[in-house]
Amino acid sequence: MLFTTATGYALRALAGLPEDGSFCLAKDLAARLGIPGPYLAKILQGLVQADMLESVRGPKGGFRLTRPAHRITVGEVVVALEGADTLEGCIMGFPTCSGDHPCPLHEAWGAVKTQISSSMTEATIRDLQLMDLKHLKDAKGHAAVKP
Amino acid sequence: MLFTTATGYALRALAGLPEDGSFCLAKDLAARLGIPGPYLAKILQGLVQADMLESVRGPKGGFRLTRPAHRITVGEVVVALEGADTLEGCIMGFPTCSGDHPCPLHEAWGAVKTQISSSMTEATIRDLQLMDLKHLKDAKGHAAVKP
DNA sequence: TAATAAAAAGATAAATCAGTCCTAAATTAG
DNA sequence: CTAATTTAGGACTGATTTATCTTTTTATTA
Repeated sequence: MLFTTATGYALRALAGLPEDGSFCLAKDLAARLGIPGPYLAKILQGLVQADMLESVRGPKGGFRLTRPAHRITVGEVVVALEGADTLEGCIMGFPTCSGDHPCPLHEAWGAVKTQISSSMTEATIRDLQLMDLKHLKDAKGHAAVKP
Repeated sequence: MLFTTATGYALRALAGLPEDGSFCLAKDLAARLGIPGPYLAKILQGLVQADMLESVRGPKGGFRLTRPAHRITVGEVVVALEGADTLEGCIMGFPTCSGDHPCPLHEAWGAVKTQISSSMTEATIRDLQLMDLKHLKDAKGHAAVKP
């Protein structure tokens, strides 16, 4: 994986929340996604501060999206959890590497950064929901063939 | 940087060793590269076990390449220090992501992996030497203009 | 109002990475 | 043979990431 596990958990959590305005408990979400509960709770707190989730405490409380899923980009989540310059710098860490004095991977890595960055700003949480829905549907279809 | 600092240090160290068959002391190399000495020594030990360096103990000892620099690829060094599957898996860590059920970044990330992998197996330590030589030459040229 | 349920917040482990330090082993020079 | 030099190997420290636990705060419900 290119990102940290916390970022991966955050993306899966956002994609796993309902879009009907109902609240979802951290521990239910964690159980459904197979993610450590207390750790996910911490990550959800961060997403609340980053204004992607809102939370309500007490009975009937939980978390929900502050915006429709197609208005939250993958890039926004990555920046919130890892900072804006995740992909900056020489791929091999050479201090002398620059546009004027490129390392042998400089050009390839530059193209990668451009490609990944634009993919991240284009892809939204909605796209992640659709992927998981498709996966579930296909899995069900296969099972239905069996009996 | 995409790789660990240890991998970056290893690449810089290999590129900084002479190719004339002479031995170089770990601490001299560390001083020249601006890398913490004891840490570099550890990394060099690993490169000996990976058969990219050979070492001799005692006075007049040190480290040298086991092969010409153009016979050691960047990919080989990365694999030795980080394992073969550094770039494996979904970029976002989605367990459901696969060729059949791709995440929105699957295709872009796949292209990236192919591109970076082939660049890494093509680029050699010799290319890194040339880059640094060019950098030094250019810097000297600029300084020469001054007085 | 009292009991309960849930997130917020902070302290505490465990694991990995980056870096240091010390002792042992090997080689050379005198 | 002895002393000096240098790598080998292991134990150790500190920072960050991952994960857990406990306490506090907020909200609901009876």
